[in-house]
Amino acid sequence: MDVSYLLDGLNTAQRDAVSAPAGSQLILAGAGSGKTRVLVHRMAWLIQVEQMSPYSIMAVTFTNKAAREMRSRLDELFSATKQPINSRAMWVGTFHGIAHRLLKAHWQDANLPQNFQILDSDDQLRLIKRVYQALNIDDEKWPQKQAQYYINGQKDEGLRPQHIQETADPYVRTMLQIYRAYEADCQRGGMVDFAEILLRAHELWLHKPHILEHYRNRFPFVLVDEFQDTNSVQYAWLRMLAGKESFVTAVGDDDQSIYGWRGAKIENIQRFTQDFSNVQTVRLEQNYRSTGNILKAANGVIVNNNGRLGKKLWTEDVAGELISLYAAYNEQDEARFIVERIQEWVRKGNSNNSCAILYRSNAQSRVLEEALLREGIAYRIYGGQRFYDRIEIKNAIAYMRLISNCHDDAGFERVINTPTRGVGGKTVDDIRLFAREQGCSLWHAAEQMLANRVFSPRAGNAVQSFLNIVVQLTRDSENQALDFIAQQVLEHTGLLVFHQNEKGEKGQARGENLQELITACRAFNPDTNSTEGEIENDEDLSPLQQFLDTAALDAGETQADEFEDAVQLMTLHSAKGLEFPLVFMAGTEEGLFPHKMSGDDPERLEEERRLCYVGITRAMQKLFITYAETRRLYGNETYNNVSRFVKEIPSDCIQEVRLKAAVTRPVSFHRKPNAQILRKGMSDVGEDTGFNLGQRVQHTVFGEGVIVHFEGQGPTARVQINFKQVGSKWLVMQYAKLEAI
DNA sequence: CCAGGACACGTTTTT
DNA sequence: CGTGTCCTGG
Repeated sequence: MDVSYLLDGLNTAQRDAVSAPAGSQLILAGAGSGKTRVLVHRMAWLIQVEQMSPYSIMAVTFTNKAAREMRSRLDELFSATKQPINSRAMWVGTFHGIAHRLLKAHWQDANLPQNFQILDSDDQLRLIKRVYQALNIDDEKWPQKQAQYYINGQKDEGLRPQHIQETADPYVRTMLQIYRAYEADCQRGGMVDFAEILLRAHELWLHKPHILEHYRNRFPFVLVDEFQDTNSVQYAWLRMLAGKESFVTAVGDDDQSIYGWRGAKIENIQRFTQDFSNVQTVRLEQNYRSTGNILKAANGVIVNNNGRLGKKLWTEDVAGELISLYAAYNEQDEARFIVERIQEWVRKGNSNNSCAILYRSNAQSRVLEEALLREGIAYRIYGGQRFYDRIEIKNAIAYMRLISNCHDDAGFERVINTPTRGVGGKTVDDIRLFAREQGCSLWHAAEQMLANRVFSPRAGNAVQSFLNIVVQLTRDSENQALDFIAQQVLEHTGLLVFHQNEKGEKGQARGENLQELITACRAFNPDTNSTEGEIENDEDLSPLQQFLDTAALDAGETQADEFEDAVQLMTLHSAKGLEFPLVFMAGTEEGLFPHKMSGDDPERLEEERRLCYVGITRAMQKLFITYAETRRLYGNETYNNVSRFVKEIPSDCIQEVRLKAAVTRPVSFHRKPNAQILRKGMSDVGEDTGFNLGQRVQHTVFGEGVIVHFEGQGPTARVQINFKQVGSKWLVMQYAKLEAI
């Protein structure tokens, strides 16, 4: 059989990885080294050459996006080469998606109700709030967010309350008490949070060896993407699945491990070769993305980390342009500089969406947005609220959850008074109390209380009308198409009108989103995944239930405007895996990046450095690094040094755009307490300067130029001028001796 | 129910 | 400083 198509166009290391004899592999894939391609070709190789059935291959990712990408690349490969294979035959999914599937198939063995519900972090926090009420715990003293963090952290480590050592420490005692009660509530209500899905899937195998055995036999090959991001439970789960017989292909990059703070264990990738037998290690170091200078900079930074598995990116590409470093006067100036560079870039015929502005923290985006807005440049911010996280969507989904299962307490609580129908907090409290006493669902409690005429007439009517709506919807939804159900929900609950009537642009946007939900329902295909060789299958799950599960496990991409030609703004974290011809890394200042919260801990500092490495390696052609010498943060001015990471970049691949010596600016400047304009940062006219924006001026030394910006007032007022000869400069009005032309 | 004021908070985020 | 949340008074 001719399988050359699987190796054609691959470099030596990639071929080694793809064509390795059956066994476990550690593929250390540097940024831009063709990782996904190798993964996909390896899977095809296993099928074509090793004669593995597609049914015996599992591929695990972290995000739904990555899973979809893998699926589509597989199908692309198969269809281009006319292989009669469909990616649907394989188990390709996220850790959570696959674990959820296991729990669905083995709900009894996992000690769950068949229709168990998934709690997102929002639902989880609400539940924790209820636990606080029940246990009468002071949320001033023990913030609920902290309890949430604690519970998830323990679960990520595979720890149940009974595994945790009881101590005298009041913090641990309190958290443990909350954890116990929370867990009991979840179990009673048939609810699982995200961490629980993984933990319980692990325990399922731990406690039911025959089930584990089945999956071990079924999946002799498991491939894992972004291995450096696995947490303890995920690692344990993989080890258990692999056993002694199966092979695991772990693909990852220790240098891009940036999620330690949420439980990812970089050690996992380092331990892999010891814990799995006969591991072949392949390094993918040839980079197909960036110019030589960009890679040189990236290598120069990351080499300062200890304990790396070791990898050095190289390219056949040209050295390319030098990296530009700009020392901005403040964050306004930084934003302005970036916007001007983008305008130049676009003027040369490039598109907006080939540019990305990366920053360490979301707070930085505002100033950048303002600058882009001012110049009328379209932009898109990544990682905002996602589709299924929106309040209006969650409300609609809550009704759908109640249709699917009226004992869904999280859904019940969310919409019993949405749209408002006169069920007040007191009434809900009463229902909650009754349910707790009876150990029943809120729905059941409400029914009982109505039958016993516990409510005041008014509250009773309101509750009854809520129950009626859900009952009616449930009846109307039987055997109906998903989009029809959604439509019914929006109409009969009054949700659509309710949200549309919200004031401002909000109403319109929310209405549109709800319409979008109907579209999503129409487009939804119930999982027709092959069930060959499975102990049980999920054919008996209603499309509604399947949709709800999908919605819970896939927050939905920020769909709108995806194809608009807009400059991309995002944090360094969300930039991982992406690439852009032109990249700006903004705010590279000590205290901000590396962030002061990570400053003193060497481990966290290394993670910040990896983040910097990720940032640099996003750039394909040109990278600008900027920092602000003065930055207004939380209302007060901070003076920062350039980030240590910038200093780690080899000096021969970076150039300063504007030499500090060429800049005139006050050594110290005193803020006038009442200078509103000054605090705002800038104005359109030069107030009392006698000059206007856009005015042409003459300077005794620099010659002719145009005023592009003002800042401040009175004697300390500064002005930015684009000089014909010497370019852009900041000058202090007082000393500049400008003449209008 | 809602507006408006007091108040807390301020790294990164997927599932 | 700007934002989001909580609470109170109308």
